[in-house]
Amino acid sequence: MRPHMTDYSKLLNVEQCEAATAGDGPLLVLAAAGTGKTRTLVYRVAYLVEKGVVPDSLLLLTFTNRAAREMLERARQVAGEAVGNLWSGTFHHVCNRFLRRFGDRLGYPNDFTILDRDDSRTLIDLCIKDAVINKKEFPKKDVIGSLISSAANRACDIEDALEEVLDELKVDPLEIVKVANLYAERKLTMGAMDFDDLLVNGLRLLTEHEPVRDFYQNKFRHVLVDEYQDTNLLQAKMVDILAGVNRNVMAVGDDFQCIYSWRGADFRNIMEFPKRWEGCRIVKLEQNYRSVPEVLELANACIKGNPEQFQKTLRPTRTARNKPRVFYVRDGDEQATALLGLVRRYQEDGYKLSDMAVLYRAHYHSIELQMMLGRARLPYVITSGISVFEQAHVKDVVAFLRVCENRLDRMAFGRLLGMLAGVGEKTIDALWVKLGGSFDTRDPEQRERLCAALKPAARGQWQEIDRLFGEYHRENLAAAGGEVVQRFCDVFFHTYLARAYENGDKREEDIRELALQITKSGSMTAFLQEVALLTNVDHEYDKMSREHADMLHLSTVHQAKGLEWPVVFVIWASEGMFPSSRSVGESENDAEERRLFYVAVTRAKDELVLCAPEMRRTRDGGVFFCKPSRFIKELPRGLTRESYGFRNA
DNA sequence: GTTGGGAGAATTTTT
DNA sequence: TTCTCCCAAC
Repeated sequence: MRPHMTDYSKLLNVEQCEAATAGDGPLLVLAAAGTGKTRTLVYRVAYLVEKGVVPDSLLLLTFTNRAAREMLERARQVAGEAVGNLWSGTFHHVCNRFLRRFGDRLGYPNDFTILDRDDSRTLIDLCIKDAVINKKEFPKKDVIGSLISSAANRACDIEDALEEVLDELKVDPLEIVKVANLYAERKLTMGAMDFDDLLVNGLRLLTEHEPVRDFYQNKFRHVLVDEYQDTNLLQAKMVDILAGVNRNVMAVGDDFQCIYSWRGADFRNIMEFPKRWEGCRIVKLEQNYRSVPEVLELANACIKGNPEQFQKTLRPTRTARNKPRVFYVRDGDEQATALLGLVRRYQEDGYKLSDMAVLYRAHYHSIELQMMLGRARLPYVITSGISVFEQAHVKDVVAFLRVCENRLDRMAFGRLLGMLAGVGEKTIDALWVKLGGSFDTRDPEQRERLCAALKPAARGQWQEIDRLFGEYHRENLAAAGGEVVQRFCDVFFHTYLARAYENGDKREEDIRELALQITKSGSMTAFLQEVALLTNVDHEYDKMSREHADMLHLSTVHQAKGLEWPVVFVIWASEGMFPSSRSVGESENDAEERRLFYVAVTRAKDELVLCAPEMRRTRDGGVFFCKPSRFIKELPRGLTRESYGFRNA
């Protein structure tokens, strides 16, 4: 008996309510941009919990940490603390959880390490050095890395992934296969997985091990997937299996917003979802609450260029206002000037800086703007390409912690020893072999041996670190949060930072942040097990600064997905920039760029400004001319207000 | 074997 | 402008 059931029909519109309160069975929610997708999902969770579904038997899959966190926070507000137990996170996170528990079935230790992009690149480089004879002619580690990755995400062999690019590369495919195999082998002996392995092995666990599959299939009464259009083959399969018994699967997405196909995402997954799930209900959310009609008209028009997608039309709920603006400007500098002028004007209209965002295709498109904003002393935040945890100095400290905890972690071992004077690749290799392929900081004998094997110059520094290993285990510093990080700085890292980097003290501040994060994680193992997956923790800082300070937001379109601002500027809407020149030519890519543009424009609530510079300078003083973006040219006349040069504005 | 200098190249998107 | 790679000197 429940005293008051929430009246969802008062909180949601008809379609949203239908989705949120649907009965059991497969359900596909096609939610166009700004139609309250998150809201619907959150209330779906609340509804299920209210109906008595145990939160622990709910699985909510997302693509970014930010989405997972936001969803959980909002669900908590609506349905109370009880939802805290619900399984929510990115596919990678959830696989991580599966594998921590059952990874031994696949021959992995439960404390396997996760290699982030940088780790895996380094390891691939080592493999190339060891397996390839003429390295000069061989593709670079990044190329090999993305080849291996795309094979994994498309669930095919390296050979198949190779076929498309082989004539360009002009290498013996067997050589590449050799490197790939060596890479896989090394990872296994190290007990390590890269990002793709998390997905691949997570899925293997479910397909190859019946008891594990049964366990999770029965555990999860409901599986909910956000941004379903961005699933790749592995992820779609995983969802199919996990929901295979209870058949309570809810996929929410918008094929117009599939922007990760370079990572293996295939919007056909969402198109074919109803075919794969017999009796699937489909709910379309088309009422847009975010944007003014003029923006929606532009959005609807621009996506028309893409065939073979679900037909959806954004229907406005807001009243008419201003048409989006297009500025044709000379170059990046004039664009920056124009933008600054417009920002000031919008401020006079009553918008705060934090109400505005500048979006662009690629990070480097924002350089001129950043310089200009700096000169004008206009405060801005930028969601940068690399996260706190990917920065070299942070990885250095984490390497120390990883060595403390995991005797098999060869990558961390190498990184830590590499900080010592006079120790490089070969020395590290030799030491690792000498130690027998593992280094246990609990073992005094092994520690002694390592000390003795070091050159005198390095030994002095190492002894300080070595002493800390002793303290670490004796005083159980693993349970003391960030304390050990502080000590590491004191005895070694402070000096190292000053020597190795120009801005040592700034970096040391980051380290203090890191210490806080460890404390917050609860335990050292918990922290280390997910550190590679923690990417958007700057989000917290981000949120804080957005609430307390008034700053203009700069972001790539990809990172802006799911967000909204009253005023949005899209810069470099010129051919070769947006769409990116790298993707011009193939229609698949063209379609993806168009979807990306659609995502960009649908972030705007009130005002949308598109900027198209007509020339681009290269560093060496050269000039490229570029036409306005096809995405602007394709628009029917009359949807925008056009200005040539900023002065005419 | 390591390190640092210098030349050269090259610039997407992310878990 | 910055990162990366190669080579020559310690």
